[in-house]
Amino acid sequence: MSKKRPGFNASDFFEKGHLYFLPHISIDCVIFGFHTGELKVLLLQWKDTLRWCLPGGFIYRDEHIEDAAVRILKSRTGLDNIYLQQFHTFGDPARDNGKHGVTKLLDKKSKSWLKDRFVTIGYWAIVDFSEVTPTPDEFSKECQWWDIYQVPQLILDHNAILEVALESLRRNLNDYPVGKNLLPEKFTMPDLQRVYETILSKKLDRRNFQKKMLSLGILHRLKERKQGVAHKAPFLYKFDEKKYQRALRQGLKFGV
Amino acid sequence: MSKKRPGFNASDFFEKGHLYFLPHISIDCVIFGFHTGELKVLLLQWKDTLRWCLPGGFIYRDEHIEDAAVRILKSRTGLDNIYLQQFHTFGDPARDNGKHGVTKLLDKKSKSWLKDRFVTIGYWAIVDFSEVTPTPDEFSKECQWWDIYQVPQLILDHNAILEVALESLRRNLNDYPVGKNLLPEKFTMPDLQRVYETILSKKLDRRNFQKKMLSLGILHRLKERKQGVAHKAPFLYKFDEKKYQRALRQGLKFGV
DNA sequence: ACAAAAGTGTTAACCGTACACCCATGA
DNA sequence: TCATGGGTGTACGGTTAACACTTTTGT
Repeated sequence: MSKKRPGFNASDFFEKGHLYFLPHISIDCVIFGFHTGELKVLLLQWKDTLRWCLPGGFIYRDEHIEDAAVRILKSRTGLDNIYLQQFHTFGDPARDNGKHGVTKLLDKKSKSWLKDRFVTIGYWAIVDFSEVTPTPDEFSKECQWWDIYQVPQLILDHNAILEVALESLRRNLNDYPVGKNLLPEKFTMPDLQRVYETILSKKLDRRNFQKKMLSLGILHRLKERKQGVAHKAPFLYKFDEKKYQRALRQGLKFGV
Repeated sequence: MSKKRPGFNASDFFEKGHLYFLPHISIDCVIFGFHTGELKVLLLQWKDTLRWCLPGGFIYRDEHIEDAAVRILKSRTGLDNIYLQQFHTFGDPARDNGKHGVTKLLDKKSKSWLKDRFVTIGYWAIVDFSEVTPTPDEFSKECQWWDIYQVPQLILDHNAILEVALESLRRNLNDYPVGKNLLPEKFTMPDLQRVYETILSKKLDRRNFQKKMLSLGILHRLKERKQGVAHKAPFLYKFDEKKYQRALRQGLKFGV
């Protein structure tokens, strides 16, 4: 699948990028993580305009779009092998990096493949926050987690893309047990509940949630309990890899 | 929204199309209809190779992709204002019209924008069979309805695209009452049930189905019954436009 | 009269929701 | 010991699924 790709310097990229990449098509990734009880999204900040945006990239001319999405994800997070989902393709002709003050780097260029209208394919991913190393690209100053409910104004239609991704993630909760990717290996039932509550942005009943989750038969309760907590210590759980995979194949209903 | 677009002859299209359309991006439409108890899909047959494919097209450089999909749909069916849904974007680098014997028309050309790899955005639509006028395009010999469960081998990955569209349509049944678009104005409850059974490809209980549909409160039973049928004549129904629209906004559950 | 298809009603099983009770722990 | 959070069980109500009965019509 993945393949050695040439490196670029900035000038090459602006002037010759179209020789390597498909023109007019981009990929934008909405990378979800979970930390301190909040749903987070990974954003990049442009060096020159200081404006924030979704991490994205382009597709090599001989590259599968899924592979491109994986590559982009890996380059921003260091992670491989994560849950990745295409959710929508955005094609307003006003999606144009040459305008809207995305970056001043393009102003100087009289002509660049980047100064045109782009159709972008949206992917979202859910990752384990603790394993991510946020990594800026060449044009960005920062790569940082933002609370999903506090993201600033982003470039172009990136706020709208984020909204659609979140809706898609919520719908997906019914078919896919999301905890596995967002939490560390060992976690407690309240941890898992927090994930669902944050994504759905509503309170769930503690007792019913536990029943539901356990009834899916994809969790394995460990002997140990969580250490150093106030009040009664909750059990630790792991996902039972075998049952988890089997459940996915059979299309269990994970909804809450 | 829609806009006057230039006409093309075949030669212009092959040699200068890229001046008007976005290169490397196409749209493919899976157009569903319903007739004689069968779910149908509209297919085109190439003049030269006689191979069948999904109706598709390209995106003008200043055109919204949704508008392009509507335009393509209208040109093959004559219909405007129909239920259209983007469901997936396909990006295997092997999607290449220049190979795979799609058409011999490209063989002669040493170079054409069409002889390259294409990323295609998939849309499906559900339409009233009786109102459609299947219309071939310039390169196709036939435009014809096919039983969904009997489609021939199609070009490129079009069979796979069709499969994904069908899955998406099935999932969508829960959120969208599909009968309105697939049936004529007046229809019977058994007609409606046939639609659901065909799409889901499974038998439903006649009595429970009726109860469920009526409980949604979006149907209006007419005084008249169906004419000239063997056995007991079923009632005719219409969709109650006002209640139907309200239900859509409120996100009723239409599942069966 | 009978078979086939349609309209109506009843019942049991299932599932989501609400909530009561008990246990463990730190302040 | 008390407040807080966690684990377990029960009871209610709505929805779904299964199935019985009656009505209509052509042969």
